[in-house]
Amino acid sequence: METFTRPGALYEQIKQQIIREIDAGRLKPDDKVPSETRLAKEFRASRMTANRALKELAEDGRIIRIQGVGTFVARPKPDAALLEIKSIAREIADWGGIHSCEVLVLAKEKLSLNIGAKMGLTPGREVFHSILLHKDSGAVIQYSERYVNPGVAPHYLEQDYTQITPSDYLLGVAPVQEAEHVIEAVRCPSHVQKYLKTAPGEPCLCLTRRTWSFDQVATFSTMISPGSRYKLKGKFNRG
Amino acid sequence: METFTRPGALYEQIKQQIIREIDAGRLKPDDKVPSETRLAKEFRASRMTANRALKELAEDGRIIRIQGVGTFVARPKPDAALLEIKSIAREIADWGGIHSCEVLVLAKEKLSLNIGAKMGLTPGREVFHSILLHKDSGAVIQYSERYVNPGVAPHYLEQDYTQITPSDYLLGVAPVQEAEHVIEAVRCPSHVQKYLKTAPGEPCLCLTRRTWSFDQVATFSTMISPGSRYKLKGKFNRG
DNA sequence: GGCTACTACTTGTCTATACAAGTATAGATA
DNA sequence: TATCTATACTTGTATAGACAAGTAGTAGCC
Repeated sequence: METFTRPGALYEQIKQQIIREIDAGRLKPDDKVPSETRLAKEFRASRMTANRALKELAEDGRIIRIQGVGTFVARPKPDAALLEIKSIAREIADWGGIHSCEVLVLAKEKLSLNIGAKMGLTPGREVFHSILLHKDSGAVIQYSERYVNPGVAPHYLEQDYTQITPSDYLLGVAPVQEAEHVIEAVRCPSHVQKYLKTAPGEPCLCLTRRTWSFDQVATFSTMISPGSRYKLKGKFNRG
Repeated sequence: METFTRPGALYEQIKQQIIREIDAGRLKPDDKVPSETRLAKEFRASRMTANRALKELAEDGRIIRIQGVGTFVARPKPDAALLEIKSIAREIADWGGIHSCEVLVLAKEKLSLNIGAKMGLTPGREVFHSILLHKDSGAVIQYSERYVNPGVAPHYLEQDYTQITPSDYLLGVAPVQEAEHVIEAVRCPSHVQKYLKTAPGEPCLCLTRRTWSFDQVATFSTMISPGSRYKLKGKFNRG
């Protein structure tokens, strides 16, 4: 997770320049990135500032640093995984959105509880909260709970989620820059069990997603579905 | 991903102490963590060193920092065992790269059973079969079983899968054109349970994958992992 | 009461410097 | 030729100090 980036920060400018060089192709994978000393001189910064820029880029996986040798542009990681996971996530998240699927809104409210911590917000700040049930042919197939940063989607609560899915709405108003998906198999939590009508301890798929927009946590959502399967088939787009 | 941490580093000692305090319960969620200045004094370090420790802990999500206010213990994630195993993600993406994982080959054989049906092969045709266990720090974290079309990878059985992952090998010899992933939460099957050492009925993540190559089913694989978390975080399409 | 100004404290950024530690290369040596 | 060595360059860690920026509380003022 990133701390706020003051846009004018010098180390940030250095980062941006290097990212630009990489994205523009002027710095190709395995190319050598200017050393800390060089960057410091170029930007009239101290070496520590250049160091911070490079260190953060390394954490982001854009470059690779080898002590005694230098800094090099990282080979683009095969993020097919990311795409696949995202697709699966989307499958799960949007399941039923397309197929005539009934949506029940259980909650739509403004909270000021301490969920803020999970979202990286100031504790005690207000947070939007919603709970939805997705039904398909009478059976509840998904329980989804969302916490939304009001700063990112001020009108989140005013939407009619029987018409548009929260994911769709949020994607429209808040350009997601970063996302984290956690997929896990869990025993159905008791507060969800009564809706899903599963047996106690029944395996459920739990997808937790956090998204960032403008360096803020935008949403924090949990989707729980009974252990049924989520299938994804498609062309393999690598490279 | 962390760079190597020189074990004796001072900022690392500060990190460890705070982690210990949190893990031991002496610092509870939302508790205030000593300020940079305080830590610096306590460890006879400079403020920058304390700063580095706190900044990295914040990146790891253990603490939350608020400018002008202070540093606070983050609320624990639902699953405290933050192993952050990425095996499934890695499987999907064939992040062949570096594994710290030990691999046990349980089976590597030629079968002629009727699994062919699932693969869309002529019944009775021969099929390669392998079972692997992935261990990490002593614990089995994944059971994976594969059926491979001999026509697509004739030398599948001759590989040393403690050296190269089946995914890596298969991708090298058989260009995958299409893939289907099914992800589901299941009760741990009994024949797998003895390896994973899970409780009976423990939720497990099950990933089933079929791949096609040259219009033939190339592989059919099942990967089962105890319900721990599979996390994937990354940027959205940023080039 | 309600407002402002001030203060104390916190984190965020930055500098200039220092030494440690890892690597590569050229040159000297055996 | 093969090996050691000095050197230059790199990143890693650490320091002491500085100012900026954000927050909370307090005191004083209207």
